[in-house]
Amino acid sequence: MNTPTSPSFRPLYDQIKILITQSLIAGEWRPGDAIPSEIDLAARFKVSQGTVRKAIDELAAENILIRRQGKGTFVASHSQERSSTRFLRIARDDGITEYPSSRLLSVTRERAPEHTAKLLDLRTGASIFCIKRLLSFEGMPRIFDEIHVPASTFKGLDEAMIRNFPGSLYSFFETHFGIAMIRAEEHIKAVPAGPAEADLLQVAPQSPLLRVDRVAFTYGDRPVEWRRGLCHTERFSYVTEMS
Amino acid sequence: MNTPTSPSFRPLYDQIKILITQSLIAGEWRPGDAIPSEIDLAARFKVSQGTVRKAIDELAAENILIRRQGKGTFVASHSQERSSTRFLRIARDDGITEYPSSRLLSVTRERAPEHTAKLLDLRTGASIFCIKRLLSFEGMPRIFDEIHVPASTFKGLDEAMIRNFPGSLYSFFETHFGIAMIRAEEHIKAVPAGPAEADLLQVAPQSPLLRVDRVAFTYGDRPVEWRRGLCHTERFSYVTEMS
DNA sequence: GAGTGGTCTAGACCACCAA
DNA sequence: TGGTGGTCTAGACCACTCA
Repeated sequence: MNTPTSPSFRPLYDQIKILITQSLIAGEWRPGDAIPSEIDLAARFKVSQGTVRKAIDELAAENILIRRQGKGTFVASHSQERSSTRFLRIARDDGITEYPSSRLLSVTRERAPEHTAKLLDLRTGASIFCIKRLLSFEGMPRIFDEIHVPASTFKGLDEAMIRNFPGSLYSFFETHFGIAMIRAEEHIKAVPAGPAEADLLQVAPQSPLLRVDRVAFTYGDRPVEWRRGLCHTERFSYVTEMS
Repeated sequence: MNTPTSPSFRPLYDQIKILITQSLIAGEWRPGDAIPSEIDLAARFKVSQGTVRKAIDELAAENILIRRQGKGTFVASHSQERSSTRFLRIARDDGITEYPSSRLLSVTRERAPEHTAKLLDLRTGASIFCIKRLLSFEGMPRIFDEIHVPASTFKGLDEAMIRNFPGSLYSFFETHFGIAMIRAEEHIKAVPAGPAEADLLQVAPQSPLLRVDRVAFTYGDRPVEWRRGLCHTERFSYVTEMS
């Protein structure tokens, strides 16, 4: 009954990848944790070390795991210094690296409109949180973000929790909810500033802004965040690489 | 005399990668060609097949080589259907895939100003070609490109050659000059349309446009193209992914 | 059926880290 | 010194392509 298009063959290392991912979904190992050694995993899954190795290699290439020679293999985390800026692609034109400061504007509970629900794989009208904030570089307001997440996934989220948290938002999501963002898709346009944005970003109305729409995914490619960022790109650029 | 920071260790597969890259630079295998089989390369470099395999795996991950089971390993080419759109990140919002048509505006020979020279690793005042063109989707003009390449690398380039070439510009560079683009860095801003762009892209002056600056690299990370694209993003977006 | 890349294994040894 | 990941090898076998 094999259709010609059915895969009908699944390498062992691929099945190991799935098993490891399932452990990540289940929370057996949390962001920042070390996972068992290759030898231990090989024994657990009854395969050779080389096969575990290949599975981990691919997960490391996807930035889901991080290998450290001599120490072990770790679950990638946005709390680590090295990857706290992994999803922030706005950088100063002069090349100086600077981490922005965040001013939280509001946290509200809303019903997902059709568009948002579709992107987050929810029913229209499902409960979501909407977080609005303003990111500034050296006192220059540059990014106005509207961030939407399912209330069911982020039960109990409130403004004070975010305000009291020292790190980035994704680090906050990991620490308080065990949700790690591992991948995101962005769609970018140039748009004129509306009155509200113009005021927040201190530009004239109708000024060109970069509009960055993002859907972010956690383990198992589950969408858990939809955000729209409006960015004033004077002296700043969105930086990306392709190959 | 090893300093503590010097690498002082270079894996074999890494050296094999370099050797393969040198053959690509030398033009021993051109884009679209098959390279020798893993077994042949192992014999040539006097290492095991597994080591060659790891080297090729990494080059394939960088989109420099393409593996095809049962057929062989090939030098990646922009002439192939599958990768002709690899560096074009502007897509229709409705999801329909459409390849733009190109209208060549001009090809001129110029002297590189300091900024351009620096990006292309040339001396200020070095001879370069400047190609201007307009890309349209379904008759809608959307991207105005100004493309700069070193005249020394693209000897003899002229307008008629481009005009008569059926494929993409990068495919043209490969076919006529043996230069394959393998990587690019882009810096994106939102800017107001100037009078000339507004006219070409059929928008009102001062309308927001996406400005996409790109430096593209060939084998050995040598920069060989600097371009600026101005894009009218009505019904279109710049699409990217991160992990 | 011959040739290619793809998978899986087993084992030896190396580089790095921490105690 | 022991444990971790990293490299390299050799060999068996599988999946895919094409003549």
